[in-house]
Amino acid sequence: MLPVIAAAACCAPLTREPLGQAQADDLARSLKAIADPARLRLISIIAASEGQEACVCDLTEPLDIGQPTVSHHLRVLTDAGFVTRSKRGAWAYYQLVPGALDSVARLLVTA
Amino acid sequence: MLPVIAAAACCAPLTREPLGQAQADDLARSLKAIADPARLRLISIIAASEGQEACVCDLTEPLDIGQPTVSHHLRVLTDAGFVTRSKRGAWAYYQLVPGALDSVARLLVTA
DNA sequence: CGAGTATATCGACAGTCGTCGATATCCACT
DNA sequence: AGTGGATATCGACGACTGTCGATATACTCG
Repeated sequence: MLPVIAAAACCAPLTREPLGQAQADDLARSLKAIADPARLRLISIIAASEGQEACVCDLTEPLDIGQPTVSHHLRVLTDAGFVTRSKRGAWAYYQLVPGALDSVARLLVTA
Repeated sequence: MLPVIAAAACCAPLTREPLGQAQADDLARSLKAIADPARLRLISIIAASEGQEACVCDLTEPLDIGQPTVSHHLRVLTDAGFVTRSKRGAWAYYQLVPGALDSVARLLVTA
């Protein structure tokens, strides 16, 4: 999937001029990726962590959902380009992609 | 449904501190409302119109989807608090709620 | 190597969503 | 009143999504 930053870098705020079909599709895909309570909480926990990076082992418990589900949500966020995964030993760490959320926010703001 | 502005006015950017379940639910609901290509295009057309207001009759044709579907999307946007409806004569006009998109964008931005 | 732990993938299931055709409602005009 | 146009609602259908349990994979430590 096209990462957020590439998808968002292209165009002016959507309140400026009518969006084309392709641009609308791209932005919708990015928004869908974060339009879920569990994923928003994952993002916020990761963002508030040291170096904006968190171990999966610290993400499973506070959300009160199963481990496979957490893994699924992290995959959606990764595919959309909001976080990146890096495995160190037995543990997996997810880190926020700098500017990813901002590039989406920039498109929404009323110019 | 709780309108965007009320839902978003409450809290700090989600990259600052972990989101609670209720706040995550609210923000996710607002994001879901705009996480659709057709609705994004509707918003962008309305926003680019005179007075940030557009007649439904001008919204049906450019999107290449049926009239009931357009009506449905406008309802979702209205329920979520992004636009308001006003009927004048036989025509219905939808106007952007000032600051609605911005209040969502503010929550996403990396502080 | 073998046991244990961490994470991802798979398959299934219920619930939600986008779309449509048909129909209802409301308004303007004759 | 009656006709025609504009918009909303209804009911249905297929597609997608979030969740789970079971299982696979990969790594660590004895």
